[in-house]
Amino acid sequence: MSVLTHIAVIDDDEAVLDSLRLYFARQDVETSCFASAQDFLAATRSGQRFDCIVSDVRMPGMSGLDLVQHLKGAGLAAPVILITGHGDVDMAVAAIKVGAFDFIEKPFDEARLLASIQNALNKMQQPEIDAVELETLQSRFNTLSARQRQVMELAVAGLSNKEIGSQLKISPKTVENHRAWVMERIGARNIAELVRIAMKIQAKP
Amino acid sequence: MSVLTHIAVIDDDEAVLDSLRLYFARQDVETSCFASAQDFLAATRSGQRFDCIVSDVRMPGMSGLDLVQHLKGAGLAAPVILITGHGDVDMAVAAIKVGAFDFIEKPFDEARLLASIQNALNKMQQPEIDAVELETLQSRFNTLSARQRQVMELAVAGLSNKEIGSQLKISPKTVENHRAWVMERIGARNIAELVRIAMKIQAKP
DNA sequence: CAGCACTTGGGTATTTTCACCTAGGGACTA
DNA sequence: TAGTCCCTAGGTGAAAATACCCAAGTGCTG
Repeated sequence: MSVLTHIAVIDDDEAVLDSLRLYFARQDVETSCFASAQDFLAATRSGQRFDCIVSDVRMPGMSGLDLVQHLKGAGLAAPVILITGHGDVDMAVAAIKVGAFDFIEKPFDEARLLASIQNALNKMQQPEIDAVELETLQSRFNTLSARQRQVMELAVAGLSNKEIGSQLKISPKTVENHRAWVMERIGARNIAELVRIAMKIQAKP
Repeated sequence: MSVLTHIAVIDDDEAVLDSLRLYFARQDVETSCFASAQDFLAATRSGQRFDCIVSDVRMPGMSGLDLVQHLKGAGLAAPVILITGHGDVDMAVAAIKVGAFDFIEKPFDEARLLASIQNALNKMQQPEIDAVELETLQSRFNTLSARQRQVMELAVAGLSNKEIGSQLKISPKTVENHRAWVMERIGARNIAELVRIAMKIQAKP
């Protein structure tokens, strides 16, 4: 891990915050501390991004569980590691189900937490590349006109130009032209690529 | 719930098994009991299917956690609800991560278990249709010969018959023949369908 | 109004795919 | 040994896609 890694730590207990801040500093990890989930969210709203989020579960206001749900809802993919003082199995189950990356009981070994973070960062590295690629594809798709999208949809469904033409009540020749435009704009070199791209795009939202 | 619902209960403790058997019988739920994960797997191998699996975590031989991993690996989608005697948070986290549907601590309310089962069945109803379809596709794919799979892979990647031929060092004509076999066996009517099927198959494992 | 993008349609030629068919050689099995 | 399955490859003819070209009408915008 390096100073390039930026972690958010959220806990209403000042002592825990200080302790983790010190520990992470020694590990060469950049850390931002927040006393509440709301404070943290305010920071993200002003554009700050974190590679990983470490949060207490039980806090006044928004709980760690609420935070995970909120982040997932907002589409923020940063992994969240929850820490709890009580050995609460039901809470752990609920946390993992809503998408928390890990759930660690207090008192915990700091190395255990670091290992979990490391693990989270490794797992998240791959999908991040996909996410960037998907945004590119999405933006390309958005440049298509309505007609071009219709043609693309039907082409991806496996219809021939003739079939598409009769469905849209235009000549197969026109379909051919639209199709060529679609392929060029999307950046697909053949139908197989177009289908894969279409599936990726429609899978996310 | 009705007698149409068929649940597997796995526990090495005969008393627990009897208790749950009785309880489920009163709830009009068909139940099959197994003293070990191995016994259960033997039953599935001979074709038995269950709507939901309730299993103890700590058992001699294969643990409940191992069972979940094994089932996921085998592509069996039936929800697994794990029960444990010890309030083990780490175990719960691991279980949910590998795909267990729920993780319940003993001693537990039997109604709580039933609610979880109900929940699992509801959640699984929709994907089950997809799962069945996917199993069909998977089995069809398995009937393909090695050569046919190679051709299918390359075709799905968007290569033309000529390109595939030069890659596999066979004539384009032979590729054409293989391709026709693949399409027929998989049940795809055009390349777009084939690509979607291929993506579905390789997405799961 | 002139320019631009989009839609529509056609032409022409080449390439590719699809749907049939035949056919030999190799490996495995009842 | 005969049957079956697979891989190989060729032929024919129809259908479709691809790659270029062209042009006319529409609608929006600087």
